[in-house]
Amino acid sequence: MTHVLDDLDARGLIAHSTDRDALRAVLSAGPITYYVGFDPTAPSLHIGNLLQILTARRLQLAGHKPLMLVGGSTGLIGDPKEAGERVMNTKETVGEWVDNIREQVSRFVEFGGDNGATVVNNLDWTAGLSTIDYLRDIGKHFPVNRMLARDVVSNRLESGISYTEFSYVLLQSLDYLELHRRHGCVLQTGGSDQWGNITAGVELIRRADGDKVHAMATPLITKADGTKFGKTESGTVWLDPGLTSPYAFYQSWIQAEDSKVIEYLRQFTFLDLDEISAIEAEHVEKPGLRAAQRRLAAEVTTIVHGPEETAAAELASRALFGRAELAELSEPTLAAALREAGAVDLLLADRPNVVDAFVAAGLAESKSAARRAVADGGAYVNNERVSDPDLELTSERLLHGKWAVLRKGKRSISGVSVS
RNA sequence: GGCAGGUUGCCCGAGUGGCCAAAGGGAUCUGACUGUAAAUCAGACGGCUCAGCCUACGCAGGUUCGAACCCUGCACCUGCCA
Repeated sequence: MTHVLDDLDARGLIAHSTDRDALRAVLSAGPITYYVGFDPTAPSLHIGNLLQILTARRLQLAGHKPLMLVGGSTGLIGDPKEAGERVMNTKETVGEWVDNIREQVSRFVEFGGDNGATVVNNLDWTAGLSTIDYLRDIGKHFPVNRMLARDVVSNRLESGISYTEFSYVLLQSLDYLELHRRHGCVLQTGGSDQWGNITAGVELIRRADGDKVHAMATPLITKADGTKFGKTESGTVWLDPGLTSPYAFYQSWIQAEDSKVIEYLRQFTFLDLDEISAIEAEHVEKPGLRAAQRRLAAEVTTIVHGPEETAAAELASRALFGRAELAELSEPTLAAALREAGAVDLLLADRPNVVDAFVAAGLAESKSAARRAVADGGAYVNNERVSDPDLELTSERLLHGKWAVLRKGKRSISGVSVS
């Protein structure tokens, strides 16, 4: 059987690690306990976090025991980022987000058995920590000159950094130390942007307890143009279906670039590498078929939203993007597809025109933007290009007397029902 | 605490009394070509009841027929001095 480390490596999931041979040895010696953490900085996790969750799941499938940490305390502080000081969220807000994230994270790992997952919250060991203990037991192990040398911090020295954010690394390091002591945790994983925080924890454990523990980081996932993956024109791709609908989620994957889709298959799906190689061969042969993108979208949507939602998203996508005439779709099929794509209801009595409909359906941010889309020749109603922004959506122009498929450009589709 | 400079649209950045909704670049959107891909070329890119009007150049007030541009006060940032 393939060593889990080799599998992760072959999937392009290891950007950094502590001593590779030592890590391989502990993973081989028997089940270990490892952890990955998520700070509640938003109401939901997004697909960047998903990569961390899936990586954790891969390790669990290899027999190891995951601790899924939710940062109830670290989320109140916020780690330093390049852009500048974070805006602090209220404790109530962070508390709500903690609950959401705990629930989300729990869906992707298993809880029963010898290596069942445990969800932990770092608020449990920091809430009662006194300042004096913190300074004596933790702070003493952190040379300020080393902290200042870290990239994130040194980049911020010019623009300014608060003591709060500067200290963040101590809290994350303390997490590792606590989990090491309480649960025998010997590995922390995370994104490469966390590498500094992660290794600081390794260092703390070595200094405080004299133990050698390990760390591993996944690479930053990028798009073909080198920018960060996980954003679409409409913003972050969230895991919460209320924030990013399963249809929108599916669409975000199906739009993956040719040059990246195989990488994503390796990183975001559980398909085995041989099968991915077969998909790759086909993809290289006939990229126009987009078979790799379809497979990727189906696999990841199933992991996150389940098979039913995936089937619905696929059906809607086929109906709306397919070659078939929209008028030939049966009303139930059309209605289901548009509901999936996010249709809104309008009143016939309001005599809505194209511009109104585009704004209502969220395809344009303002009426000006909608008019612009029409002027640019990028607005379509029922697959017909619209040239008059004032065109009314009268019932004879609607499919089945009720529906209009609105499209802006070639991939933004939504709809309205007028009654 | 003193002196000097700065704060412009999503971001960077030009503009020092009317020709400014504001150069240029980036991001974004659209079109052409295609395959819901990339690259390339072209157009668009504050809002609205859209040949016009309204809002906007850190905040508040003032001068002026007219201010992003001049004056006063305030806030924040940067550099030099103490």
